[in-house]
Amino acid sequence: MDVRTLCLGVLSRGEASGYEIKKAFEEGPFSHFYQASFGSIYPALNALSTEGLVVVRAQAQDKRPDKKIYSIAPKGRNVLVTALMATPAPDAMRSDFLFILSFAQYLPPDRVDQLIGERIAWYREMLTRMEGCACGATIPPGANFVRGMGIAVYRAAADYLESHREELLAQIGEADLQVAE
Amino acid sequence: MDVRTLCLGVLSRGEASGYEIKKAFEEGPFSHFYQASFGSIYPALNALSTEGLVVVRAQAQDKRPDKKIYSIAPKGRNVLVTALMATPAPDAMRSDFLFILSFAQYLPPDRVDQLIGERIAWYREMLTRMEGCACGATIPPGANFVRGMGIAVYRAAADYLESHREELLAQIGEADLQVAE
DNA sequence: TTCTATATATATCGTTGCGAAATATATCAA
DNA sequence: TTGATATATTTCGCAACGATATATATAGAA
Repeated sequence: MDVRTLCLGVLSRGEASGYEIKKAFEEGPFSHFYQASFGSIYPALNALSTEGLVVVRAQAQDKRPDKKIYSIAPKGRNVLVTALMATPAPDAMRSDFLFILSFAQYLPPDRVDQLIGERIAWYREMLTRMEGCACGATIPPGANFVRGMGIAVYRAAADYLESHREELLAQIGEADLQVAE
Repeated sequence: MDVRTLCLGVLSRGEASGYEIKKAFEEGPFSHFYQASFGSIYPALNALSTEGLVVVRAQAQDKRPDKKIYSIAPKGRNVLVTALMATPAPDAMRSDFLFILSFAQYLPPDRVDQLIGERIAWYREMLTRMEGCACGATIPPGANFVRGMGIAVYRAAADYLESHREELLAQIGEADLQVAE
């Protein structure tokens, strides 16, 4: 799924500036399963605009760069739906956290404990934000489904970390003792 | 976490060729939270070799390109541990599946049902593979912890899809009726 | 039997996308 | 008043992906 399609998806929910599209991937409804950078969003919007898949409207602003507000064009909607019908690429996860933890035996137990603690706090914060949406009726059914899945997965992750934290710490503590012997 | 560090991590578990490192990210113990391509692994191994962080041993093979077997050098172990101590970058997930599903209202219900069905089957297959490892004692505690977390998360995802599939289908079916009116 | 797919094994290369900096200003807190 | 944070876009070097090329063996399908 390239950034062009991602932008069309965001714009299909309503007009937005490049900056606002970035926020949709940083904090908004897509944040837990996709991300995109300025360096890819702005060129993508330019290309989409050239191809007539979106239309731009420049909004002058006091002492700030003009805000360019993009809306999806009918042609853009067709292109989006075609892209949505294609076979999805396999999911890709990148977690420094899990990579680091898989080498826990090389790290000081305190550090491992700290990493897990911070991660649990992060998940709990995300869960509060995602649950406190209270917009059951207003968002489309698919978006609501996906949000629910995010919540279920984050909750499982946080629960796992909480219930296996001590076990891991005990195991690497033991190894430490063996080294000391 | 760059590919060089990723390679050092794999090699810290034992010597391997570039091809085998790729497999560790494709099917092996890192597959559910990291991936790397040939186009990044081979140049990374060359760089690591030049810097003396890994050592190469060429193994001649019958009618095949020489297999280059890499092992981590003591200097490489230090670099790895230093990298592991750095603050982890935030997790990044990329899921075409969830992106597509969040626009379920634009898709034929049959297609949505098919996508969910295939995804459940994929999760169940992964779970079978990950659970059927039966190597409780032989793998390091961190790796075992991370594997357990993967299982917990995949199980939660599969369960959510199974228990909310009908609900979503009913919701987009309703919308279809409204359009037909 | 022949064709196709898959597995082993590495190298290269065009293109995509990231991440950080540059630019400009307003607001809020320390 | 200094620094941080937010709005808003552009640009650019670099990292990494994904596909292709090369070479061969085996296993299964047609």
